Amino acid sequence: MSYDHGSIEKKWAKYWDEHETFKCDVHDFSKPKYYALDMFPYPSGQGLHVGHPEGYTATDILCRMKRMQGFNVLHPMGWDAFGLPAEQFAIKNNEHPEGFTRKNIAHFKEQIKTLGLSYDWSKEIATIDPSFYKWTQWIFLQMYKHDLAYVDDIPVNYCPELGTVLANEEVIDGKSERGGFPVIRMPMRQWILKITAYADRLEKDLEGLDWPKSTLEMQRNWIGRSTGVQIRFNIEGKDTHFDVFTTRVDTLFGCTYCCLAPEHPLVKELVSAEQKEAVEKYVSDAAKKSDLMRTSLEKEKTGVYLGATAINPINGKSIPIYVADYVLGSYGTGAVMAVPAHDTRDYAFAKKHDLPIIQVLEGDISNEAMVDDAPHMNSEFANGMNIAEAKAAITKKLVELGAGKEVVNYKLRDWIFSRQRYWGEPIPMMQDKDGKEYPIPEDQLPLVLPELDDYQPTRDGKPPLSKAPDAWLKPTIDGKEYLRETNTMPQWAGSSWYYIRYIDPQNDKAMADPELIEHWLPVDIYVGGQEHAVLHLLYARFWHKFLYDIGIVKCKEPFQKLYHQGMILGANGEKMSKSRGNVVNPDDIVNSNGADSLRLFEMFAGPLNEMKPWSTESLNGATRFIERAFRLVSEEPYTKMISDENSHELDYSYNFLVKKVSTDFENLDFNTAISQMMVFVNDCYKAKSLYKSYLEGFVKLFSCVCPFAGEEMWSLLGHKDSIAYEKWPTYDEKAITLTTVKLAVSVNGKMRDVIEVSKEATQDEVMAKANESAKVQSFLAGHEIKKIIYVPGRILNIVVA
RNA sequence: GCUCGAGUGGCGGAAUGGUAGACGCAAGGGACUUAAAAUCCCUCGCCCUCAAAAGCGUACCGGUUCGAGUCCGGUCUCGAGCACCA
Repeated sequence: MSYDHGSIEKKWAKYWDEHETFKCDVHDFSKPKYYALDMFPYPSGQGLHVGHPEGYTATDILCRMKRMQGFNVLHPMGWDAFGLPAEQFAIKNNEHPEGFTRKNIAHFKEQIKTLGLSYDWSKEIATIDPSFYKWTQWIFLQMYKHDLAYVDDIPVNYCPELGTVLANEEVIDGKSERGGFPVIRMPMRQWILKITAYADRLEKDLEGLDWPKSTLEMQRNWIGRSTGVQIRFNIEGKDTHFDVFTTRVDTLFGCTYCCLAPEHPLVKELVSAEQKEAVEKYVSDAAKKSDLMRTSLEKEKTGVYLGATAINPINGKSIPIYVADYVLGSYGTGAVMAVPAHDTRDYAFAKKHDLPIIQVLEGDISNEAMVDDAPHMNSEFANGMNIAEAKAAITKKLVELGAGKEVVNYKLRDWIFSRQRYWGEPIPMMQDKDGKEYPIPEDQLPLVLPELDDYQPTRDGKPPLSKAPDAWLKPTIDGKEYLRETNTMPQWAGSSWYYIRYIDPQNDKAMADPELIEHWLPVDIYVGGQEHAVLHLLYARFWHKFLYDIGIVKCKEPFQKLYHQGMILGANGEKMSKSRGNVVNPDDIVNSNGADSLRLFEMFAGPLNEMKPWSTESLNGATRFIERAFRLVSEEPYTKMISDENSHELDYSYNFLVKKVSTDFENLDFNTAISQMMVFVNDCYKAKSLYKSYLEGFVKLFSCVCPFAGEEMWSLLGHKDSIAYEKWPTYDEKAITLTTVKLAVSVNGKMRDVIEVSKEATQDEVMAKANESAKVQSFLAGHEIKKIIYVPGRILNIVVA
């Protein structure tokens, strides 16, 4: 009987569906819980690509193992379904985006269902369901009530092409992350979430997470914590001052001027009559500059003298004040002390504007700023000190003078949370006639998106919802008329808490039952692409911490263990794309080779977290292995060799297999686990008899990677029920502990021969045996033995003169 | 520029500081077959060989060690992220 993947896969997919094999009873606390989460997909019109099954298969393998190990496994799937493509489709076709989105979801689901993934579909959610986004809105209201949501008129990144505002995080090199359209700065009323209030905890709690190092690093860099000193500079001849922030307070004696950001409130106040015109022009030009222009002029350090001077508090020296757009209004205090000798930016600015440079650390500053550690000079009491000592001494002095204090600054900015779009969760707020903000009453949630005649934003950037019918737009509550908020939430909103909803998706009284939340969180393993290493994960952690503060969740972090699957590249090693013509469609592979082959190939191709090129030859190799394993239980002579008696010839191979696969799966080292399965199957082919219990154990391990073939093999071995909840195989440590070992013998570190000795052999015994080896002898002859290194079971190294 | 990660056969990749190249792909050979495919078995880093032995080999240079793909210092290349953050 040959292996027919088509009929076998259909048969078992149907079986699992009908038997609800993977339905998780979340109320069953009798078993330990295991919550495995995939980053839910955006259901695009293109359908699934071969990258999706990679991460999904990884978590699926873990889930299948955990079920057999007696865990109660929650393994859900859902849809991150708000998003721009559906909105653009709606605008183009003047059709509601929901229909388009639902169609895509149906297609995705159908595709995913062919892959043998053990999802509990009764937990399925979609962020666009009002029953889901009711709670997205509810969380927003709680944030508003805790002063974490506010409106402000701020210069934002407005993208005329998309007709919307983008978060800083969505702007890359002055262009929109999605579409790559130009972005300009312009003031607009926006809802903002105060994520900066959580900056310290978002940073600190990274410690202790089982996450990839690089992702932790990216989060840290994004939060950008830095400790330094805030120094007060008094203005000469005026009863006012400004503060600067510096991480290099040790260089304070080398400060030869100060710079304010163009946005700094003191600029207008301090500017002299002579400089007024030049400064005003500079400031208004800077305001118009988009981020793109600011960065494209990177090397050019422009600025204008303000016509005012400040006093350096450490030595009383008078220094000029400039306004310059290399100083950011949004970081620190929006003002810096400039030390040209030891800061590259200040150096460039000082050279250009002919400002004095005072060296305060020893070293060469003739061509560029000297930023390394060195003894200080020209720094009075700090002379001779290194950076750390000088920092401490100067900070102490500033504190005594009342002119400085240690502070912590973060790069992280507040989260611009509103979008001028239709296809997002309506922000559950409204204004009265005086423009005062009111949250909508919680009992009116969800605030459902109204149908519109057209989904285009207005020309001046007003959201599509401003065209909603009055019945929606102008509600009357308790006799008072309001105007609804017409901004919607960004796509990040739903994904910031969806993992909580999976636990209890039908609940209409709460996000989820509190008892269930406490039991099931945190998520045990979260797998998804590294493209979400910063934004999604940071936002979700922020919301989680807020929910922790208001008592909804009981753990401080949502995702204990995180893993990123690497990209599947085209066969030519380049990223898959239509234009390169190297796209592989998973449907085609499921048809030609079967889902098991696709799963096996993707797991075997290399380490999960690394990029791997597609290879049709390797895919065929995967299929060949499945058939080879299948043959053992389906074809003569192998089936005739299966016995209830153990001939012991596979004892080592089998027990080692179980041990290796168990630990490798746990570590997500699927490629090496699979190679060990191949070794076992090769050993089976060489064996004279096949112990049935070993074959069964193998099939259990194998079924995690190739569930369809695994189920079929299990039934061929005479079992009626699904393999999914069979007991995970155990191994006998004694069977893999050998009494004799093949010991490598080297002379002067070079391997010369291998001898077989008892594991506990003494050095003398081993040396005697080694001396019998002609090969070893030929390297020892005529040399004096100087030293012998013997590591039992590992190596014998003879050092000769 | 800064921060992380990675460089191993023809290819994808294995290797707690201890026999480099497991496993797979590709290639070659054999068995089976009228034949082919499929299957099963064998070979497969380079160099030199009929063969064996020796020699050379984990991007490059150096170091530590009895012993380095693995640890340390430096260089180069590639990938990812950040980017005037004071």
